[in-house]
Amino acid sequence: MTGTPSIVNTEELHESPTLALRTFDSIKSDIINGELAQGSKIVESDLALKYGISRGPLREAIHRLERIKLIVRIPHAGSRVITLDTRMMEDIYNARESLEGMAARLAARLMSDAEIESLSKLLDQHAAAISETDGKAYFQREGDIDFHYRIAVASQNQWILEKLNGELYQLIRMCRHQSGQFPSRAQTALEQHRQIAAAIARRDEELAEILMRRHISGAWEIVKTILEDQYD
Amino acid sequence: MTGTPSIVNTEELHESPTLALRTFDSIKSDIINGELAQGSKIVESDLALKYGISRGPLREAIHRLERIKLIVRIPHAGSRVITLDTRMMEDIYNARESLEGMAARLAARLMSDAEIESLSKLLDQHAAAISETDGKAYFQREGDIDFHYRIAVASQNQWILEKLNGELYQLIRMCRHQSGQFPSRAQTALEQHRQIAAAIARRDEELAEILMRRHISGAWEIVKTILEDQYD
DNA sequence: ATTAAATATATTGTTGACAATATTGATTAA
DNA sequence: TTAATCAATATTGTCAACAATATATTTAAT
Repeated sequence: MTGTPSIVNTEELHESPTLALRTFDSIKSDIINGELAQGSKIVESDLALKYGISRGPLREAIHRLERIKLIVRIPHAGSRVITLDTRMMEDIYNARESLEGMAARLAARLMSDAEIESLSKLLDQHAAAISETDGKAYFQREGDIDFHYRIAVASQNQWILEKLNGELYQLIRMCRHQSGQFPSRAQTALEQHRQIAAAIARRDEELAEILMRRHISGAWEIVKTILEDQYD
Repeated sequence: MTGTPSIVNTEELHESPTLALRTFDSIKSDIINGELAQGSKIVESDLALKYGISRGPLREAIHRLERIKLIVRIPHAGSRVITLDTRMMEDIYNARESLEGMAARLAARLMSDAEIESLSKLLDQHAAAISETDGKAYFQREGDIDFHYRIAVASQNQWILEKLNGELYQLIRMCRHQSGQFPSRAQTALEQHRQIAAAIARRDEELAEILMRRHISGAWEIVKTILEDQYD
């Protein structure tokens, strides 16, 4: 249980110092959890009332949500909650594949021995969690994100980390939530994670990148069929 | 001259319908051109006065600039123009390498024959421009960006296109401007562009990606030495 | 003289009112 | 009945004043 803590909702840990940021977090959760339905219209005065603030900071919150693609905005015409579709998710997964591939490469180059050790321990925990709570897909999924987040941090590339953690993972969480949990795949994923970690430990940049990309494009294949069944 | 037009300053072409967006464009230019110095403090009331608007829309403009990393912002403490350093540019180029590599792969898969033809014509123009205006580094550089922009568009990946065009290219332009033009390298770059275009025409996704990544990491090696001479 | 506390100033965060634009519904002409 | 025009309404954009927070300055104590 030591080492880097889980980063589920890192953003909400220390109360934001500003109304706009707190409201941003609230609305973000509400969108990801589906309490604000996909495609629904956002009316500033209504939301301001609902969250008990004035339109100023609410506007800032909306802009931030637009930034991470949870809301679509058109000047003078208002904003709507995003509508996830297969095409957009494909974009997300392709971007993720290339970015995380690079992150894995950089991690293999830059990760300290202590970090590598800690990463290995994390995977042991996951293995334990899988055999115990066989079926608790939620924890497995957040465990999965933990692994990927560690790689992103270890890459020491701020830009990539920010895009993955601030944007892409949010959209994937939302998609997962609204598609009623993807099938577990926990065992397969864990094995792949172990291989990636091993490549990093060997400082094999090339292999780490390839395995990470294969891991993600494999995940996409699964998600894709689910989405196609759902929407088409 | 037909086909996709040059996209230098696309954003400014049709006057934005809102004060905030117009001001965003103005400040963006001023930062990229160095009229607002790196690291300088941004005081909202001062800038509002300077650009002749109130603090409301100015604030929105600042948030947008924060979004594309031209401004750094700390709650309650204000904002400053970003300070480019070698480390940040390395992050940018690494992200760019992976994203554009993926874009080239997707382009090889999705580009229409007409687009491929048009891309080839673009490179002919560049060849002509190089032999004529041998030394006019500015046009060569914008030509370079044109090429990369076309690949990004052809990838049909909105997320990648947006990040490249809206964020990474801006920072690279700024870096280039403030480093007093990088050495031309025009001939080498053109040859590499031709190889990439050829791979795309052959629908060789693998090769297109590899060549694009090599092209960009090569560019970074050059930029890196320049920056290190400059800052260290 | 140096540090700490307290005060004053500057700057950002928030609010409610007003202006500009878009959307909706009603009215009229074909 | 349908299409087009106009008025009415709703919604976003902009502004200026006020509140909360941080920064700078002064004062007091050691």
